[in-house]
Amino acid sequence: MGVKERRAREKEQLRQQILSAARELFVNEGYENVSMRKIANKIEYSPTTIYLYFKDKTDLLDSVCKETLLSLLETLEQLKRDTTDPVETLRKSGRAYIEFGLKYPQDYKLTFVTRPQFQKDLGLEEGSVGEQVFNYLRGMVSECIRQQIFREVDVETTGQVMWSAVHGVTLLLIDFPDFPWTEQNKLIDTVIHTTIEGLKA
Amino acid sequence: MGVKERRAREKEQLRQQILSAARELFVNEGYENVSMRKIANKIEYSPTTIYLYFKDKTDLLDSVCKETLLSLLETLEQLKRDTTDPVETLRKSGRAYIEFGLKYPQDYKLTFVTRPQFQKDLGLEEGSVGEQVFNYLRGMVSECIRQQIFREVDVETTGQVMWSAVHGVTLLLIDFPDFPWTEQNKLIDTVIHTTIEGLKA
DNA sequence: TATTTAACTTAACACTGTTAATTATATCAC
DNA sequence: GTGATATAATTAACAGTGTTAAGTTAAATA
Repeated sequence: MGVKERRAREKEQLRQQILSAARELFVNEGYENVSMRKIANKIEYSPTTIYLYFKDKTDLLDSVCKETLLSLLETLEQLKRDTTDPVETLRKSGRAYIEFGLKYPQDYKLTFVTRPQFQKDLGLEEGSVGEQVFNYLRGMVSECIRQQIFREVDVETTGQVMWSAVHGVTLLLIDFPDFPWTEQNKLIDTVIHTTIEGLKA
Repeated sequence: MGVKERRAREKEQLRQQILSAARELFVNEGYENVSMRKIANKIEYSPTTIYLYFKDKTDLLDSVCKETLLSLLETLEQLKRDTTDPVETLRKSGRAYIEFGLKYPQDYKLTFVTRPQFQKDLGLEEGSVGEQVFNYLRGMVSECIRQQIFREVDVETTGQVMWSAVHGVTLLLIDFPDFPWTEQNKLIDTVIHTTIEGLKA
């Protein structure tokens, strides 16, 4: 009876094994420099086995990114539970978002820059985890507007402005590590502070 | 006598031919999806000829990006000549920067996202055109601070905050074209306005 | 134990960036 | 004009790529 369940479990296990091997390689060597054969070698299976679990290389990328976003979402939602003041929550969320990007730069780029390139039609499609992350942001911004802390620009625009700022600084710090940036924490704080102040005025 | 000059001219001509073929293909099909053979086909030379003019594929990418940045710089400097009020200049420059990115999305990504990935050590190295673009931004910001329009955060940080905002919104609009953005012009204006207001306060 | 089914592998295709060796071509000296 | 020389461009090859179709092995069922 339970044999089918065991087989399903084993299958899921190998799927996870492939996924984490792929993540590690993508992150360390860059998506483009990782071949299916390399992943296969790492898990000690033949390259074609991967195709029994993932449609192709971009499907593998998609799955890795989905995991990344879930992890980001978890971080953010934990944070929301721990803070009450909406502006403070927004500030901390911005920080957490940027720090997430800097902690896992390759994952971040994979998810927010590389992935849309390889999946041109849809980036934040309905029901996706990416959409959930943005919904989270919208919720916070909406609370700031409701409490009349932010001036009355519509929720959508306000959220998108916030996202632009944190996305921008995250990518710049990742992509140009040798640029003579201001002290990193100061830059991050100023970006967040400036944007929030600008939304109040 | 003039034969050497003519030969040099012819060489330069073919170099340019390769460059613009590469640009067109990179932009239309994406750097990764363009092979040296494809470029060679387009200009009706053998693939290896390209290697007589460019060290390798990333060198070709570098050269394409340099051209792009030069063109952006030109746009911006023209703009500075036409405007006097520093805040107005900054606002217009932000707009011009974003519009440049949206007009040539692939060029923009190639230059500000792809290129640093393939040239990890240096992105905005000294004397590069990229540095010149940031110097331009610094100049404008510095003027705003001098005239005491902006609060006294240091020039570097202020400039970097500005850059983060425009870079962020540009990339989001490019990478997630199907996301339900606010009307594009409104979003762009709000990003710029919010950042400038935030820097004043 | 024989048969069916699922998991996995081997072999192959058409492609990639790049190098070394080779050929064609245009310039120069005579 | 002819032969030597330098330069430009090409051919052939290497080791690698993502992916597919066909073949093999191993496990579960009857």
